[in-house]
Amino acid sequence: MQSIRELKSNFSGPPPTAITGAPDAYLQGNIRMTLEDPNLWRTFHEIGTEMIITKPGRRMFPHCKVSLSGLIPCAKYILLVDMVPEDAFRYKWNKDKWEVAGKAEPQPPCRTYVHPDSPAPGSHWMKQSISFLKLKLTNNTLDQHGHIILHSMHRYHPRFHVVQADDLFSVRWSVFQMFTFPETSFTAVTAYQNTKITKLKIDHNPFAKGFRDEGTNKKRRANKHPTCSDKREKRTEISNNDSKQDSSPGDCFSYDGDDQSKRKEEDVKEERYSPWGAEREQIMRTDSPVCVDARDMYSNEQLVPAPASFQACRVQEYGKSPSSSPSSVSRSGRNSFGPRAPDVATVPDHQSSKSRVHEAGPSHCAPQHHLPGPQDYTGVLNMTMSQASKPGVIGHHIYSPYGSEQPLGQWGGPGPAQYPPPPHLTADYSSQAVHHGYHHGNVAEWSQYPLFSYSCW
DNA sequence: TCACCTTACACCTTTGAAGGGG
DNA sequence: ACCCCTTCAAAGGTGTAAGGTG
Repeated sequence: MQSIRELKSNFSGPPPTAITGAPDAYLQGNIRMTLEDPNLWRTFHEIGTEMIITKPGRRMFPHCKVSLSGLIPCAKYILLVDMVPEDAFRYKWNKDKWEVAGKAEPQPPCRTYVHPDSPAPGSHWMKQSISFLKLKLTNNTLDQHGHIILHSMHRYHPRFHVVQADDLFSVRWSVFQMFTFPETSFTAVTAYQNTKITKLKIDHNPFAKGFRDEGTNKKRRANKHPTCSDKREKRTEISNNDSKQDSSPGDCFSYDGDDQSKRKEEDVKEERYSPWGAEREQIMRTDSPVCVDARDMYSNEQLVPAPASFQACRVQEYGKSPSSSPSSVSRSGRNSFGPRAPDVATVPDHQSSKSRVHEAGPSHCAPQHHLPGPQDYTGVLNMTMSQASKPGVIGHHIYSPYGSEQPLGQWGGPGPAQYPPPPHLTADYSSQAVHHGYHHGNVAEWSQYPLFSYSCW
């Protein structure tokens, strides 16, 4: 078994500087997205964020919260989140670090969470921070609630999409831009592996207040099941050690408590504990202001089908060889959102580059869209009418009212054989390239490709 | 035996309805 | 009728512990 750290050292990806500009916010064209609670995210990221996934669905903590600027105030936008695998590996927690435990399992059905306010004018999105609090993660591949389906012991990171569209159905003809934040990556688990993460969650999550040391639960904890199984004892032992190390009466900090938060962060840093240590160092360097170019590194505009101007090379993004370090690879993967000027499409003129073939309703002040060619987003958002009318989660595998010409099976994930990857892309993520800018001649053809094709390899 | 998953549980926050007062 | 505030109960989000599964 090769540890992450070891694997990292073997990876010969782009220099760290390529991603050190990862900021809490970055610009993409005119649109700027900022991650809220970046310190909290970093605190978790330093240790190795874990997110519980359950059958009924579990919220994320920290939850995804961003703020936007640079939108056209009167134009309507839809905000979406999906989860992207960090790499093609499965992990296991061994004592105090994550280790690669084999190849990743086949991706579950693609799911995308649509912010409940969608669609809303740019002014709405910009007036306050946007919370994806109600986004839920599940490991139930048969989930009917529309939660985002993930595999346990796999690493993911959320990817945010800003789509200018009047309604969920016109999304497919719209320009969308996507944003990722390195510090939001996490490992999906069914039970916490790292006791430090557990402690952080308890300390920060108001719903877990009952488990805080100074809480009223002391009695309950003391009374309940004084003896544990050996396995539990093992964990408890570690937990106790943790408590000795970084717990003090007052060490528990409030969710918003900045000072205490910082104090905690420093404690964590000192321990140099994170299994993603190398990443952490890179991330932490982003505290300093970065230039716009650096900000652009993680963002990426998508225009589907892509205009000729956008021929992004995504080799770095997901073309991970199994011999590469998972976590460093993931870094390199992010680089794909990276500083390659030619790789980041120019933000099109909102006035001229968009058009809606089917207007579901007149827009009061949105610019008229002029389409150079058909932009079919059947492959972007596939949903049922009920889901569309009730923003929440889009199941890519669900039949699209606009995709009647396409079989449902398209979301099952065309194999590489069916849609051979472009020469410069690995087979694993062949379709990624598709939605990243490969031009297709007609709507029907396009609709066969998923937007969030990571899950369709 | 082990690693991982599922479930029930107690504790807690959040949410929204109901009621009262101005 | 409307608005604001307080109260309260229900709903639902937490991690824990124990048992289940392969």
